[in-house]
Amino acid sequence: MATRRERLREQTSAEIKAAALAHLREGGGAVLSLRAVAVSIGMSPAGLYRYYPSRDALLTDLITDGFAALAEEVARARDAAEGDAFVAAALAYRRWALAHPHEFALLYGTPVPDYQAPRSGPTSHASRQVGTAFVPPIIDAWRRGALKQRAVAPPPTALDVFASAVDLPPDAAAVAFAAWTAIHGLVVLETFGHLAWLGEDTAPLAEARFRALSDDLGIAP
Amino acid sequence: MATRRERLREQTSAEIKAAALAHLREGGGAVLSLRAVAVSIGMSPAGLYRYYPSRDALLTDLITDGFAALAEEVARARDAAEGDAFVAAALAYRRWALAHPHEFALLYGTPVPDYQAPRSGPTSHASRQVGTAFVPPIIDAWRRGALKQRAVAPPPTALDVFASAVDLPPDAAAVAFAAWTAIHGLVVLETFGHLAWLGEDTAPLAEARFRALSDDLGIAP
DNA sequence: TGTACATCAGTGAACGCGCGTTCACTGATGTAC
DNA sequence: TGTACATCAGTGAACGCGCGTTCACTGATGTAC
Repeated sequence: MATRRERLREQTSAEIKAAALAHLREGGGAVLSLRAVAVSIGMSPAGLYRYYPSRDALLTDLITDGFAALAEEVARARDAAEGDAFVAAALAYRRWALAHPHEFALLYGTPVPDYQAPRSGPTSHASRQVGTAFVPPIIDAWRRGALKQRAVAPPPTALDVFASAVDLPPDAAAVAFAAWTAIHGLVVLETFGHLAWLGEDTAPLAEARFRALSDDLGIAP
Repeated sequence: MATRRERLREQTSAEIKAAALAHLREGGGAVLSLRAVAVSIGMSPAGLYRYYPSRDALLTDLITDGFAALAEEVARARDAAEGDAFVAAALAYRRWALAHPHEFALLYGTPVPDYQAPRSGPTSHASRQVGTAFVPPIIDAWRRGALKQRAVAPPPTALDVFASAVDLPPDAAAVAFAAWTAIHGLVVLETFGHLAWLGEDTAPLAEARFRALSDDLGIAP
């Protein structure tokens, strides 16, 4: 059973993370400031070092959590979908990004300078969960034999890596890769404001695009 | 005819921009430091203010130039292409991004905090040139009647904006939008290191993807 | 149950750093007569 | 051609700021006997 000290520690730890997230959301500074986080929870900057050995460690934690939250959101929407689960997943991805632009930027924006994510650490694992969340509807389509056959030469070696990572037959992996990068392209442009000139409401445009994508790739049920 | 003073000014101006670019490329800091740029050309930090009223102004200049350089590179590859001009353009886009990751990040990465690009200024104009560079091959395909007909509902209002901006009939605009966002998605993921786990050489994967995209959309000649 | 000691969360002050920007100035370049 | 004045590139010092991290410390919590 947890001692009083352990309970308090956990509580403070959670409070720090929450405050860090809040700071990120307001986007006050380019990147996260340890001092600002400390002050916002009424702690001295030095105190944080009892919880994180460095700023990078806190960032790593936030990134891992961010990927996990995004992946979960996508998976939830996918499973709750009535119609095309793939489109539902894509829309959830977009929705999360637009709702949490600063977190999204932390995950997929300009790599944080001097911060080098551990190549095989928890962040990279969490990151793959996001891509994987789109896979089940593609597997379904593949089982139905609905996936569009590619005219283009079969996947090169890199795709084999992808195929085995997401546990898909290579031709379905090509579709998954195409789908994932296409969705991300639209969403990242929109989230970072590069589609602002298209007008206020780009939601219908995004939805039409996702549906077309699902259709083109032969995923749609 | 330019006075000596004017010539010198132009020269210094160019030197500043070159130094700023060099700093960006090395990616020493998160964002550009005026002081570092000044020092690197042997000028005092205050001196820069004879050339740019603020750091943001310098950034705006760099961003504009970056978009222009990228658009030019894409257009050049497209026009020089022997086979599929669209694929050549996409490959050029990718090549430029990987060759200039920090500039690419400035253009398409996390929006610079506190820096708000003038909505209708030169940056936004330059930015559209990039998207537009992909359009000609799509127009060709449309003229040939080769573009794949979409099963999905015709484009919503936002797409009309896009169509008139790139001067395309709406159904061709849908294709152009799809193509541009799909290319960007792959390239931005790759440039920012999110595809590193797929292995060293992702070039064949990218090329296969671009070819498949050209095929799927009915752009390929 | 009480006491002595160990652990550890959190403090407060300080470190050295780089940042964008300002200001009064010097001295070279250009211009009007 | 020479002189008096205006323009303006660039300097050097200073401003106030926020940053991540360190260090010796205080005092509460936990543990062993």
